[in-house]
Amino acid sequence: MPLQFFNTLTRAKEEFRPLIPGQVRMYTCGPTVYNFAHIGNFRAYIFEDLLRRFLKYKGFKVTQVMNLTDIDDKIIKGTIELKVSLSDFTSPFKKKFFQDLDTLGIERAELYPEATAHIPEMVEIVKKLLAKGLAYEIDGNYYYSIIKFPSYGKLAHIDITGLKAGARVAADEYEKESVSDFALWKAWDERDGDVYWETELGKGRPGWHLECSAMSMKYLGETFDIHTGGVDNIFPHHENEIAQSEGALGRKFVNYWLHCEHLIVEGRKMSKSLGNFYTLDDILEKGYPPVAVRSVLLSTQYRQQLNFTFEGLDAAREGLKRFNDFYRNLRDYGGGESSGEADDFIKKLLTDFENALDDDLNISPALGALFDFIRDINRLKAEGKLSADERVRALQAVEKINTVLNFLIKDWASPRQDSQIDAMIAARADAKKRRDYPAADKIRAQLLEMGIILEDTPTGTKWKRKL
RNA sequence: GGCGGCUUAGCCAAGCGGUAAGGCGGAGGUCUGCAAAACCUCUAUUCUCCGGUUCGAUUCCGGAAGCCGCCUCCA
Repeated sequence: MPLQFFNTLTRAKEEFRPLIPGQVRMYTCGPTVYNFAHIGNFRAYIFEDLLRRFLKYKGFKVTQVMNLTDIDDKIIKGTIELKVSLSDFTSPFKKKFFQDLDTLGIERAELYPEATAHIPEMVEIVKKLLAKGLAYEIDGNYYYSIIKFPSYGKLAHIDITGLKAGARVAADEYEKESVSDFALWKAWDERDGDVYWETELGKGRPGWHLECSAMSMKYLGETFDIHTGGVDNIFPHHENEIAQSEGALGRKFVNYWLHCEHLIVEGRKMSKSLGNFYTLDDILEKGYPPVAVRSVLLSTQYRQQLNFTFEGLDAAREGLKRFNDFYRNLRDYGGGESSGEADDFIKKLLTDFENALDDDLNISPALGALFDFIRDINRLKAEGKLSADERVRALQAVEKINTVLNFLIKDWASPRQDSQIDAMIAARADAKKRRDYPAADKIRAQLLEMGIILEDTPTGTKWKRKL
């Protein structure tokens, strides 16, 4: 099966063909750094991580750009409230964002350009739009005239004649030619404090959509392969990016638009007022391992709404224990007499896993293939029908799959040097030899208190960390 | 008001015209001093509801109910 993605532009699954064979250039909408990201945000970043990792798995060279929006209304408001500079306000959020990416095992993009570092590029686009008659200026504000861009609405499938002034249109934008026109550049006023840039367009700051047009074309070229974001970005953000980029350059902006659905919590929209609003730290403070959060956010296909529940998080943790136990136990396995079945299981795993993800990143059957494999190989092991050579090939297959999933926990289980743990295990072995089981069980209980779980095997006692 | 998505076992979640993957949970069994890990068996006669098309529908069509969105700065 060829790799297929559901393209928001055409509302259909399409075979993926990058502009340059073997290379993928993609732009993934990043955070606005005005507060800490919530788990809904991370659902999007995890989806993008899956996309990126699977493309690499398929052998593509990936160039991913993720923007950091470090200038917008909320950020300006924050700088004024806290009486700090723009960069002093945003830098802690930027730092925390990258920490959280690491915590969730999200692979870094090639580039994280910041909006504030690309003001000249944005000004250039506005100048091009002005020259083409697609933009106009009123009192230092520059707007895009969407009526001059006939295909406006093609991504969101919105008929612009149906767009009407809504309650959410700010009162200070009354001077626009049309209420649906959007701001490219906003003139400075006193509410902006000392946040402004002196440019050919005057003293002011960029509109929200402009940065993505400017930075994507700078780093990925005027036309590139994939652009992603949450479904809420389809309109107006991505629609406006298309208008800006295609209007300024007169050529197609992006070939494949992928949007991930939102996450809801316990069947309800996540909101602060419902008390079901969670940042990553909120979840981790409850004692869940980060990889369980990764698993929950990854395990529902990206175009399905994801219902985040703590019951689901518990289930994810148990499933990860099984996967990590499987991997560790397979690594420690000595080998037996081959029944000839293992290579068929390996082949089936790799085929089914790849076929599932080829189909618009359909993760559920891919995970189904993995758990089938775990059961099949464990059965062969239990029956002594897995050879040492087959064991190596099975491990390689699992490791290959883990380059996409990233579910294996490093340094989770023995063997590893830890004098205290090793001494306690030795003391317990002594007690067991004397058949002093109460003493042995006491040591085991002490280790459990320390978060260490023991497993007695024919080749000795192994230990692992409690997940 | 306009446009769109979803509803499958206790929970999560595939399948989308030929008789329900997988995970978690639960029950029983094997192994073990006991655990842990692992293996085996069982756990939806049925896919929100009501009609229709069809030899046959969870899958297609129509309608209803519930939930979640977008309609100018929220992933």
